[in-house]
Amino acid sequence: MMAEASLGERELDVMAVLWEIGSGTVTEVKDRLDVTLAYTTVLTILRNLEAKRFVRREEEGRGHRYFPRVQQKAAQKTALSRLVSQLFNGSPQALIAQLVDQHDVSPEELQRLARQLNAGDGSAKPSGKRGGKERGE
Amino acid sequence: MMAEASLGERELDVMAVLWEIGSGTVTEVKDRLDVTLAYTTVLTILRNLEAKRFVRREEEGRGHRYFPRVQQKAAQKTALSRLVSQLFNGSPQALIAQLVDQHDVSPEELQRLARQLNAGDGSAKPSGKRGGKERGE
DNA sequence: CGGCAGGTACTACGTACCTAGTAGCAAACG
DNA sequence: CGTTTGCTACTAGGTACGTAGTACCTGCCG
Repeated sequence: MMAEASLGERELDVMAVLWEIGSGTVTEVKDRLDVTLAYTTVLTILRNLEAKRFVRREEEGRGHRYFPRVQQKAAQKTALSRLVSQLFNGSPQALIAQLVDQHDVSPEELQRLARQLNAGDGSAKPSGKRGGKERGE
Repeated sequence: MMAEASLGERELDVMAVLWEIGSGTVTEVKDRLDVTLAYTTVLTILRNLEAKRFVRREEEGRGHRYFPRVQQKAAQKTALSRLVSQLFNGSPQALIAQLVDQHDVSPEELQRLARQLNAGDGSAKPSGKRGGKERGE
């Protein structure tokens, strides 16, 4: 049952925080969230995510530290595939065109990006500050 | 309240059909869906979409014909924005890089697409002449 | 030692989405 | 005409998600 449980809005928000900071306690996550949520709400979301195996936790002090168990990349892939097939008629090119069209990316930037990916590939992300990838078991 | 009601999975499936064929009756939609659903289920989904103003309907014979009321483009935009901000740290470039990375688009194809978009603009807005690119949004 | 601070587990409620059945109406058919 | 057929309106139960409260536990501070 439920092969690929997908994440809800808030669940994704929480995952985003964990991906960003690597791991965190309930309070840490809560503080980094853009939206304001009750401590217990964040806790509940984390527990749900744990139940769905998207995060795991380890005891730390008298509380717990939560770790992402699924890599952001995997989630990106799932979400992208879904988006492409459901909203872009299976055409990733259409998606890119739309990004340009709605001014999220300028044509020049796309050109540059294309050259860059063509050349060295190597996932270089502007604004990226991470260098290692964490393992997910 | 409900500001921007978003579409669920099946609702999106149904919208996709309508966008594809322009408009349709319940049966037409049902038949085009990949998944098998009861007639009444499709009807219910359409009624819900109507309630949320994503579609409208007109009488036709003794039944109704449903029309998308929201353009696919708008839905694409909403979904893309969400995806970018939630899963790609606000970087559309990262999204594109990921598409290439997971082989949805080859680097060459991206290059070609970039050139094409650079040259002809390529968007579906034939409301003016191109030539330069206008700045500002 | 007694209470506060921080943390968790359990419980709960509302909304949304998915799925579909049943009843009833109106047109078509024989 | 009466029956069949197509379609809709109403109803309904299940699951998931969002949000948060309350009860309870356990160190730590005077």
